[in-house]
Amino acid sequence: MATMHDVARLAQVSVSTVSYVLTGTRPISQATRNKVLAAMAQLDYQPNAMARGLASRRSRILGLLMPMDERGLGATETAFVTGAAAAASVAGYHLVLSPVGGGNLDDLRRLASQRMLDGVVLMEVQLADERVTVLQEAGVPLVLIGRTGDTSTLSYVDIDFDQTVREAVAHLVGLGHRRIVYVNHSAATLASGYGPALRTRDAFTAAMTGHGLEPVMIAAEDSAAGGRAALAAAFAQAPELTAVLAMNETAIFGILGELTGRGLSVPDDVSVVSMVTSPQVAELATPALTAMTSPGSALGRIAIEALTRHLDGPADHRHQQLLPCALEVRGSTAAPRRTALITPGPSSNDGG
Amino acid sequence: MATMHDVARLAQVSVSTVSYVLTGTRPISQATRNKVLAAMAQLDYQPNAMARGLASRRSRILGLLMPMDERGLGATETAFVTGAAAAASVAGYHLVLSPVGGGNLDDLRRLASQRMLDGVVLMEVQLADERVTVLQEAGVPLVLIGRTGDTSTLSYVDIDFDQTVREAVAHLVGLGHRRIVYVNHSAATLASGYGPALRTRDAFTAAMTGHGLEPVMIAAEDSAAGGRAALAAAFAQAPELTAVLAMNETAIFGILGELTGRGLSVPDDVSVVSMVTSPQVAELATPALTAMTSPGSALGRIAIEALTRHLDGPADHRHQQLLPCALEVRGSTAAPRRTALITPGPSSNDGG
DNA sequence: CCGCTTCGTCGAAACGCTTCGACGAAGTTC
DNA sequence: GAACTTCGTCGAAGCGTTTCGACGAAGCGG
Repeated sequence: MATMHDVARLAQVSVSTVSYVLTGTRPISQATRNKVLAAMAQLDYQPNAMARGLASRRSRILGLLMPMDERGLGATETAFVTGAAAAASVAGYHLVLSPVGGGNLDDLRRLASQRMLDGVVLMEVQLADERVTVLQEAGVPLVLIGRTGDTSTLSYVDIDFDQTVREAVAHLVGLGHRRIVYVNHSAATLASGYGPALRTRDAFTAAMTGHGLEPVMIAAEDSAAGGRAALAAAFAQAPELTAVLAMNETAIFGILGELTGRGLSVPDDVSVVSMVTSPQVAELATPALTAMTSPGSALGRIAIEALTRHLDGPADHRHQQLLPCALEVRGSTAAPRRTALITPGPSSNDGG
Repeated sequence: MATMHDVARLAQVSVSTVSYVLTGTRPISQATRNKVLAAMAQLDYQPNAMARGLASRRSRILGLLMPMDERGLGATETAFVTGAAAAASVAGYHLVLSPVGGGNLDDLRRLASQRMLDGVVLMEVQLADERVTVLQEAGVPLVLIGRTGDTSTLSYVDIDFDQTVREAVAHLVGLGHRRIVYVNHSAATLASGYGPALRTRDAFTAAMTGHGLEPVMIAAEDSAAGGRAALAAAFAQAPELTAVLAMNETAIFGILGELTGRGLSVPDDVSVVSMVTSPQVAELATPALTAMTSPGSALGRIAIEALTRHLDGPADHRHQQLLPCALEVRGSTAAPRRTALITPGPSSNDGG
């Protein structure tokens, strides 16, 4: 393995000159540059990452910290990762995926203190997330995918849940639906302070109320069985429901199965909208799901771009951005079969 | 950030003594060790990863090289990753996920030559995979998940496709099925030399022939639409089919949808078995899929363990292991409704 | 044409660790 | 008890870069 010394000797220049050619830190004449470049090519020289990292105090490695619990990554999270990896590569960084969950803060502290990571993107952020504190204390530059409760000092990229829910509800209401049930993540997830679950809950309440409709929300475990149970609960609470809105890529298949099992057809009897869903997953269902398509890879890409800009440029502070999900109408939504039969919700604010 | 010098000064020992306490390379008396440990704790000392890497010429970073094309990771690949990450963490290594596809061999060569990776696990291996050559030339220790054509010099962990297919076919034949169609990956994937697709094709042919049955294989694109098309093609080639075997987590949902669309019920009219599938995905379908459950995270774990053993221990050569998929019977398989009506295949070797 | 920048290059000192050789002190062997 | 080991520790030499200060050689204003 050739080193800088070898290159310098072959090109008949000093080691530092080779370094300047490589990094562009100081001007080098074209003639010298060419000699050095030729020597590098001839020796098939690659700079040693560790030495470079030690001397420059920058590893050019970025961390993507993700929970990776039991079930692994859904299509949406996967899209974050691929987007982030691509953007990191473009910016000349490597991307380390670290399965640092919420539990092992000590592992995280160790990782952060080892100076191996120039910066970090944090996924699946809770409203109160200790990992943020740990990383800030360790002085590691940080961008969130998601948001904590107080975002005043942080950079983040997140989905615009408010607008996403509003659009989804508007789509259904526009088709004539009045009894719409929202299937959220599990009660435990809500209780743990998981932002998306809480924000969509509030947004749904606001959107429905805005249309003069009663918001009904059901919490569902992230599984097909959870979806089935949730649908049963939904019918118990709102027997005349004609539409289901869900943000639970896994549960939604249980919902569809249970619907079929009850002899109800989608979308004729019940319309279904899946929020924050990838097209690939939406197409898996029969009929294909009308969905609010998550900005997936864009989120990862933007997070990395914000991070690298902060690291490379000097003072680029606080990138805060919300990305909407795009409504993609497929086969799972239609006008309700029997609009006339629907009893209006308790708040009938028609005619003022 | 405290350095080793700080620790040494505080503990009143030399720097090398601190290093020996840390690495255990040489014996250190209990008394000295305690002094050093106390100093470390007091200063909240963490060794600098770059300096350590430079001096020891080992980064303690492992690479997991995966294609990460358009569609991202399925549940099965995700399981590889989580298994690998966990095992790496246990062995005291970090795991870098690199989206180095088949195309950019130069990127791979650069990555390998930077001496940033102590070793590498290669996923989605083709029968003839240039990445293997590149890594071997760069002298990077290597373990495959999957197999190349010639495995004589390589370490690998792979699924035992032969046994998996044999078991799946046996399950269906045991239920009384005679006309079984195998839905494989796409023709392009087969042509590219993707091991699993080729091996299952051959194993299916062997298994069916062994039962005196005619093997019918259809290639399907990895999408719901591909599954639909494949089922149509299957019925065209074998109108009396009573069972579908598939190794295509995405297409299988299209197959189920198309079956329903044709008014055929699963499993009464057609049984469906999904091979190399995670339980989570199998449960998403209605009815839940009888599947050959992929050893998922075990594959990733074993690959990393083999790699770290090779790196840490001196001469532990060539770990080669095949893991079977386990049959898990769910709701998508049953005895065929009308066994009697089935025309026997061309080779009716009953009664010999 | 004298003093001043700017340009292009060099040598050497870090960066924070591992590892090698050395060396007293203590323990073993015959 | 002389000759060896082994144990525990130290000092110093790297590991392969980056980066800082220095220094001739040009270029330039007055």
